[in-house]
Amino acid sequence: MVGNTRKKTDLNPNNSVDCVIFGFDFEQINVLLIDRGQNLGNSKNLRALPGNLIYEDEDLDQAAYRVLEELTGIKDIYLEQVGAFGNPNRVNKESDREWLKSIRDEPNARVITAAYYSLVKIDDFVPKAHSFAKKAEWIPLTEIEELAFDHFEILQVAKEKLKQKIKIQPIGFNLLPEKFTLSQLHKLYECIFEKPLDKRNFRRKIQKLNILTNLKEKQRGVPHKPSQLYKFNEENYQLLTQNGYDNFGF
Amino acid sequence: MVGNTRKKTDLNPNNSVDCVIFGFDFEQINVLLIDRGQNLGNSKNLRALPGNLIYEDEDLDQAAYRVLEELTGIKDIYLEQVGAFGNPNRVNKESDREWLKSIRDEPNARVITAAYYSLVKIDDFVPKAHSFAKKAEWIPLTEIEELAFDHFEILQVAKEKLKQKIKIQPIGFNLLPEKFTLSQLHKLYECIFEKPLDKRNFRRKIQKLNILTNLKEKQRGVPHKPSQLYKFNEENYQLLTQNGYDNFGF
DNA sequence: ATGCCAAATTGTCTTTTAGACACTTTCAAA
DNA sequence: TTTGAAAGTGTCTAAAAGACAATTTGGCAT
Repeated sequence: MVGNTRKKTDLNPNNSVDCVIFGFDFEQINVLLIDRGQNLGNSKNLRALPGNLIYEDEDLDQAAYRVLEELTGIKDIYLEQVGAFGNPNRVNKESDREWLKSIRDEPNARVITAAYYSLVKIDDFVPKAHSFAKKAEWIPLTEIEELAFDHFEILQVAKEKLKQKIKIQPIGFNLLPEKFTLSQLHKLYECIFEKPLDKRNFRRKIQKLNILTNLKEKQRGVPHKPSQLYKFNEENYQLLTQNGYDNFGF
Repeated sequence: MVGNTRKKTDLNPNNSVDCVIFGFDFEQINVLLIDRGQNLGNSKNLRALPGNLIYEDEDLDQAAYRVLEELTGIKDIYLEQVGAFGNPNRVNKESDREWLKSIRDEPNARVITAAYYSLVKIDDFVPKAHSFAKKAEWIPLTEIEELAFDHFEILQVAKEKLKQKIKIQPIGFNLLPEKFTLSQLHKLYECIFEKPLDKRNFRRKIQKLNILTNLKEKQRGVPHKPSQLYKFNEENYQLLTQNGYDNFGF
């Protein structure tokens, strides 16, 4: 059964996926959030993570890829599970219930969600709101203080998983364009670890890993000394990890 | 609503928890598995992880604690989520289906499971089979080659999570008795990392952390030089981690 | 009492890694 | 041509990791 032939009644009313989509704009980490456009009563209009119910016959991972693509158009990206979130009250905030009633066949069902996080190149993607999302926007991580459902909690756990993961696997390249500068990479690591890293020590360590290819190309049009451009060297990375190396942390 | 007042019809037929319970016998890591006692047809009698459906109004974490206690009697232990497993075919092996029919009201329901792992002191606990488990036994990790459902896959992921986690947090003490020797701790780390660790370097590192208290007591009755006994020093560990220290790996 | 076995215990040297630290270079724009 | 702004670069020190072997101490057999 493929996407187009599925009907709303093929949805599993009790299980969903939610996606924490991180993007990097060379200044800070952003998260893609949807705005549900509520103007109801006195409840706050909280933003939410993109997510939706899964189909009855659908694998969780596949559901995450599908929902992500349906809500944002993004596909073929790095996706990793955060975990399952199943507090029986996680969908019981009054402001969330009103909204659920407007979009779900069984708005009162208990929903257990599997959360995923993904890392995308922010320039590859201009968020467009689809289906029940009234808006889809990149919001700086530092400005997010409250979200719908238990999405704020999910976000915190996702951040933590990202921090851990990037110490083991250089997944950060997923947040950067094909060609990037060492300064951009440096800034990215500082944002993820939420602490400053010495420029020279950072460069020394990352270059020693030998997983960057210097493209011998210079940045153009910047009002200062132009930077060398690099790309991620997938082959050298494979060689490195084949031997069990996993110290990419800072 | 508490456990005793719940009825079988309060179960959520689509969501379960499964527990990977690791135990250490000073020689190797063992996993607690149940035997479903099948003698049906020509299908194999595969062992399974202890697990069961959750209640409709029950938190996932609480469900894991409950199921673990119901099936094994173990409580108040370290428990950590592995993740959600939701392949739509995960309960479709023929040998599993027969068994499900005998214990579930809705044996054909798709079941998404949240897996947890836990670490227990093997001596504190003699497995007893409860409810649908015909046997409950400690099986050496190295001897496990196939399990019911997708439990083998869950086990692999749990092992990996354990390896990662113990690099960040000294959770290994949960697998040892109150009083233990450095050799026992050494052997435990070797089992978890599945590689030999130099004895002197291991001792140097673990002692430097200052999270062990030497009990000034000697092992008795061993036919060789008796070892000092140590216990885990919770307070010093707290002091250490308060300052962000997280390098417990080897 | 003596000797033996088995595991516990201990330290040094070398190599690698982490961390602190400041000046020069290069381009664009004024 | 001057200036501003970020790029790029090296050394020294301290800490950690890794390799490596002899001695000690109890129980047990003789």
